[in-house]
Amino acid sequence: MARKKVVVKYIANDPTRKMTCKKRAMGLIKKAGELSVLCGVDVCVFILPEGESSQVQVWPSPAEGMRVIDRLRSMPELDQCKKKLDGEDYVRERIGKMQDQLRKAERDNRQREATLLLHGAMFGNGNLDGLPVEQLVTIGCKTENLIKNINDCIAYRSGQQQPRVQADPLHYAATLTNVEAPHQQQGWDLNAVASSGSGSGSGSYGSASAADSLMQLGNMDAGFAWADHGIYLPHV
Amino acid sequence: MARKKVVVKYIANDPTRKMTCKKRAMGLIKKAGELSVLCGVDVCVFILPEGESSQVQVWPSPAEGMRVIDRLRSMPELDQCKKKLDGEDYVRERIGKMQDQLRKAERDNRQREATLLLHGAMFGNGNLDGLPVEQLVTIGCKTENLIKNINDCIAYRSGQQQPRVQADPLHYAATLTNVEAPHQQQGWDLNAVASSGSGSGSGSYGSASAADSLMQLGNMDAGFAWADHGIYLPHV
DNA sequence: CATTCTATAATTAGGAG
DNA sequence: TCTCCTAATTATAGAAT
Repeated sequence: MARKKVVVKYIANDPTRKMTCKKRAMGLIKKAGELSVLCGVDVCVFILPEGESSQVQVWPSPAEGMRVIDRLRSMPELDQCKKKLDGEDYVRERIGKMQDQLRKAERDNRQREATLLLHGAMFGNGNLDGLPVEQLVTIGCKTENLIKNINDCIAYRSGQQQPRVQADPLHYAATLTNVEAPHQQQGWDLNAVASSGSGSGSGSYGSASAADSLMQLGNMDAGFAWADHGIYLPHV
Repeated sequence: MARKKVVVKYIANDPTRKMTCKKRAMGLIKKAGELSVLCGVDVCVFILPEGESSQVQVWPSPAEGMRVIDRLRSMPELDQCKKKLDGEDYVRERIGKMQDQLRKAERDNRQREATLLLHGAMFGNGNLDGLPVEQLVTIGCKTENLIKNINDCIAYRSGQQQPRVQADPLHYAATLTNVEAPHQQQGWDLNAVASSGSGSGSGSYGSASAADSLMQLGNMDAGFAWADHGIYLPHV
């Protein structure tokens, strides 16, 4: 866990493995001690190395280890609860969490991809040839939403000189600046939308590079506080 | 281990302790799994909470745990090696290391303290009243060394116009500057010695503040490369 | 090999929801 | 109480010694 991301896989190289084993065994035992003291629980760790002969480690001591085993054996619920108390439980939980994270990551990726595509279609060379149908659909969906929101915004701004809602002056100011900004050179300044949305204020968004704007689009959260009367760009 | 340095002591607060126990038990089990995979060793962890009834955790599984125990019991060297293989071993090792560190820290502190005292005596109000005898002795010792080295330096520079040794022109230049420097206002410019010694070149040491010079004295290593014909200020 | 050092990864305490 | 988040601490891989 240092200098390089850990990959949990048997270490083929012999001296490296031995070194790692020593370091990590010590770390594990230290952690076990901390857990037992901090939480007042009985903890016991057995480490039996590969060869039959090498250094076996038992913490806090073989005797204490046996005591723990006996206590465990004498517990009536052992057999009933085997499955629940098992490491299986932990493994299952961990798998579930990782699946959740995977789903979340996939969703995020889809969002970013779609935003990227949309941005490319609007600012880049706009080459949509050869894209899979789903992505075209996604772009179309995003674009429709965007147009709808732009229309809403225009309609609102044509009909009123003063804001309907005063609740959040800052956001309103951002909206004003956004629409009236003279810096816009080409198409819609998505960048301004993104930076207002993320609450980073009214920085020099007018002169931001395409790369900046992409980055900010990527970090954008769904649902701005000012979606009501601002430009709203939904994620999917 | 976050937001606050850990103090390994039973956590009295109930919800906190439970939370910590859960988190750390999970961490411990994860580490155990990593160790067993990375190094191909049998690892087994038992966690028996305080109350007789609460959730017992055995990793990788109670069955596997029993297998490990049996393997351990069947090992002939168990009884012979009990003491060696024990956690005691680990504890002893750890105590030894901490004692080493303590000794090292104490030595460092003594050095810093002595240097500080010397500096205070030379630049500060020079009030040595009420100091313990050992510290006076230390100062005296340091001062004698300093005087000796200064005398050597003067003797050498009186006898020669050109350096005897050309091996290290940079260091020699530092020495020259050091002795001839017109910036010195009061006493000996220890600061110049320290910065030359640490190899940081011939910066504006003449106008350095007392605080700077103290810092540099504190960081100074024993034994300069140019101790031969320069000013040498040993640590103790 | 065994230690020590150090940059970086991993763990986790405390707070928020 | 549980989960998620973040800042800060701790563990450790790799290199140097």
